[in-house]
Amino acid sequence: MIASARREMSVPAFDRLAALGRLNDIERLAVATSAERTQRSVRLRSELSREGEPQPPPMLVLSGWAARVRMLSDGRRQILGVLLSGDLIGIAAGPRSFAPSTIVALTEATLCNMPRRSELAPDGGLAGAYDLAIALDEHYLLAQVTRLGRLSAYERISDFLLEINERLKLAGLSTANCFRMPLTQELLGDTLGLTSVHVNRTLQALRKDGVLETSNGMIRLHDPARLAEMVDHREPPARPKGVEIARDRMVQRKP
Amino acid sequence: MIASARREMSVPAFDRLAALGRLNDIERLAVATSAERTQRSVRLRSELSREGEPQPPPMLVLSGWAARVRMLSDGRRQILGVLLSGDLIGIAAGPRSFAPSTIVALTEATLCNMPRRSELAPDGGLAGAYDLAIALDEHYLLAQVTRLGRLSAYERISDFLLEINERLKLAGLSTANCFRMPLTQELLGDTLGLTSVHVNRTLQALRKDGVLETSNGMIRLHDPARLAEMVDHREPPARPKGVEIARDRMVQRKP
DNA sequence: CGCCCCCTTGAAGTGTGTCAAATCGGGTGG
DNA sequence: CCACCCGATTTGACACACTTCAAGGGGGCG
Repeated sequence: MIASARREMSVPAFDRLAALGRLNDIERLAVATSAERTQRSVRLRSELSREGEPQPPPMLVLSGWAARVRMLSDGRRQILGVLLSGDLIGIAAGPRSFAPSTIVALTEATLCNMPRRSELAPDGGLAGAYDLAIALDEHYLLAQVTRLGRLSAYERISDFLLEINERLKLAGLSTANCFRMPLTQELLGDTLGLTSVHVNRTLQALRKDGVLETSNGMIRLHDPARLAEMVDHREPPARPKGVEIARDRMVQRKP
Repeated sequence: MIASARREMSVPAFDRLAALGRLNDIERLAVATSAERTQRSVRLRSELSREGEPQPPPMLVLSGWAARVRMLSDGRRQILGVLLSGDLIGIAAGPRSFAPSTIVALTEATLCNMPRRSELAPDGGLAGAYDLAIALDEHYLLAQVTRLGRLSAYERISDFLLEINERLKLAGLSTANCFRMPLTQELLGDTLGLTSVHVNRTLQALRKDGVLETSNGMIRLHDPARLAEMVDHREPPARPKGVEIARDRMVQRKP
């Protein structure tokens, strides 16, 4: 059991969870065994929750991408936000509420159940991780509003990719600012309020400007710090404790 | 004391708070006395919290309008969301976090402090009200993302005004779909990702189409149900308990 | 091989932004 | 009571970022 817990704790989702709060051994074990028991994989495009229906129990994304999405009656689609390895789903609201948005898997993904916030020891590391996860969620939602309201297409894509890079880094899924990007250009457009055609042309501009590089589903950002400066990108103010560690790792790998 | 509590409970903000959860007498009294002690009014444009600085204690808006706002370095401004009478500020995150956004008063406003969520009886009506307030907050933030990402200017303004009408109705501040709208056209533009010039022209179109009517700071929506249908507006799925009551009131007034 | 999905490209259209100036309306002081 | 001022609203002419429509190309996979 301990061995399996250790093994589980090495997957990206657990790395990120551990980065959000100092879990003690009991919590680690509880999460790992719960994950083991309830872990399941879901297919591309399957729905993890549906807007307006009762909120499913809290979940943790172990791998893959998912998205909170809203459809309009005439077929327009808006992706409200993306969910990556280590992201928690449905932890903010109380138990009796309805799911605020439909969530669909953008890739094949694996998930597991998590305890409700009310079931946690109030001062434990896991409760702290939940709190931080909620704060991050809000931060990224506000970032999304700002992107859509006030940034140009060029800035929106830049800012979004900076965010993805920064979030994946926390899970150890982006190294040297290079990461897998499974979103099609159409999905990117639905996320950023653009058409796929314009996403395409803007990506070309970004490549020409030396901002990024793409090759079969991977993206490399050439100079995230400079780009962040250019588009006025903001990192979350509440730094999870693991960020510095992640940076150290980066330094060791590319000195 | 009881008398003062009763008096306090008749203000719009308390109406709305009571609509979110069934407060018992002890809670009513606690809120009322806390409000009495900590109530203060703030001037136009004063900041209630500042992005990145430590989160101030939870607050309740007693009257007036405020906005969560983000400024870009080149002067662009995005209003992330507006706060109305009865809205709670800073109740979602844990105690130790940073304010996720700057909040400024859009009018003169009055506020009071509220207990932290962790200080409440877990199963009390007030805790339920907090949960509902958090859920509503998220709902309206998601609505904002959808507006900015996928709606035209005409639809954005319509959808936003439907939202304001629906929220003010909960506080009893909109009757017969007529309410005070203190936002200038420039502020409206900053909320909806538009310029004030285009807001102006779009409002003219809405007036010409018979959608709404404006007169010295008031707005009247002529047929909210039809308009909601037109722009695919969604009401929050988690209906607070007071909504039906509010509707009954409306019916009694305009049979 | 052929299908399907995704990416790419071109040409033309339009919703919204920009710039600039005029008008309105409420407050304030002479 | 008028003169002035200031912020907000309104209007016009023009520019452009992004969309629309349509077609072609490439790669994986049954």
